[in-house]
Amino acid sequence: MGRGKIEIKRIENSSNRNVTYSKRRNGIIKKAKEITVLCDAKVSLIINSSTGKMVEYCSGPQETLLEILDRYHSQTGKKLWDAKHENLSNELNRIKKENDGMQVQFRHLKGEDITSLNHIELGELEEALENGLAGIRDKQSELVEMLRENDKALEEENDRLNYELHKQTIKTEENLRDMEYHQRMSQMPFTFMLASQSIQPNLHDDHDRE
Amino acid sequence: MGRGKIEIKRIENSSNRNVTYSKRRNGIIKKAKEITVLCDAKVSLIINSSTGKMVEYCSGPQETLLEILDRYHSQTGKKLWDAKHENLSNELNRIKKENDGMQVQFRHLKGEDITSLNHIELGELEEALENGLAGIRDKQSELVEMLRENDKALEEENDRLNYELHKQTIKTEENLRDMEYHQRMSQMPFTFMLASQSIQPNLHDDHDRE
DNA sequence: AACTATTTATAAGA
DNA sequence: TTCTTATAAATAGTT
Repeated sequence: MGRGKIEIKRIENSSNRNVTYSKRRNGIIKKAKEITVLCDAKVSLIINSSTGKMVEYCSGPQETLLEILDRYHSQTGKKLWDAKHENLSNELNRIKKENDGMQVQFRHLKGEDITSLNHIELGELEEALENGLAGIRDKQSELVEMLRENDKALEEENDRLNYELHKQTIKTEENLRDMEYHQRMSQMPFTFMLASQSIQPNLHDDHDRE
Repeated sequence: MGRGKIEIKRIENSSNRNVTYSKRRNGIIKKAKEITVLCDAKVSLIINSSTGKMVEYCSGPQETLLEILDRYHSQTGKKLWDAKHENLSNELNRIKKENDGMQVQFRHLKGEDITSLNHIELGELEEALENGLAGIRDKQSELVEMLRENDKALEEENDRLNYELHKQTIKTEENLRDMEYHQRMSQMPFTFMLASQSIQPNLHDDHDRE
């Protein structure tokens, strides 16, 4: 459709090729839009030029491409999202199951939903709980023991401190007494000081002499 | 491009719409193929009709679609299936965390790894375990009660059966005795039979007479 | 599904 | 690239 008929084969002249690419690319996109509107179709169209530039047309808003690819996936069975995806998916399912199982066990340990259990299972459950409880109680007695020891240590420390305090108090009182004494001394008249100074030595001297 | 010009808007007549869809769909695919050959382009084209049927054109072999989508992803930054990938990944992490949390709680309930717990947490755990144990034991006593009742019923039934059996045995013995008696009778000579018939009544008669 | 009058797309040229 | 235009191709309406 143009000035001359062309064969459908690679256009070797790169300039011509690019021109034709642009024109035809626009043409296809136009037609994609038209079929979208005219016929209620969903279209996803992605075109990469040989130089790597990309254009895209997608009927509807952005999610539509995902939607279309989803449908592509489900209808063709071809996996676009590769092994990695599938692995993730499988892993997720596995873990979800594990989770559910644990939740059931969990409820059992809490004593819920145990109607369905038989006698043996109940016994096992009881044992598990008793073990757990024993562990907890061991741990608690351990804690209590620790607290008690701590208590004891604190008490001893307390006693020691009280004793020290007492000693300090006594010393302080003595010091106070001494200070008062010296203060009183310093306020005495000189002669009285001399006299009082001679009194006590005399007591000893008396003994030695007598 | 046809007998008459048409407006680009939804074709209301569904039969016409389908015809036009088919024609234009083929046209677009043809053009997609042409641009692929003429211009070395990579094209991914997916079309869904309003009725949900899907057709696909992809230049090159199957991987090409992936390749094109890869390029789409890297060029637009829009995540297509990577969005899904990320969602899955997030979901997986969330569930893994939930799982780990449960496993820890689980071990705690079993009395393992409780070194890190403080006094309050230990108390809560103990309570939970006690509740669980209480539930289990309720359930077990219920079971025991049921068994006991069953036992009692069986015992009663047993007694009844024994009694019945006893009665049956006695009856059978009586029957046997009767049978033997009659048999013996039938084998006796007639005169002895008469004689023996007169013996016993005589014993009573004797008393009466004496 | 074929036909065909027209419209549309586009190849080549500018 | 864009515009022009002759012509090829696509297709709307008809059979």
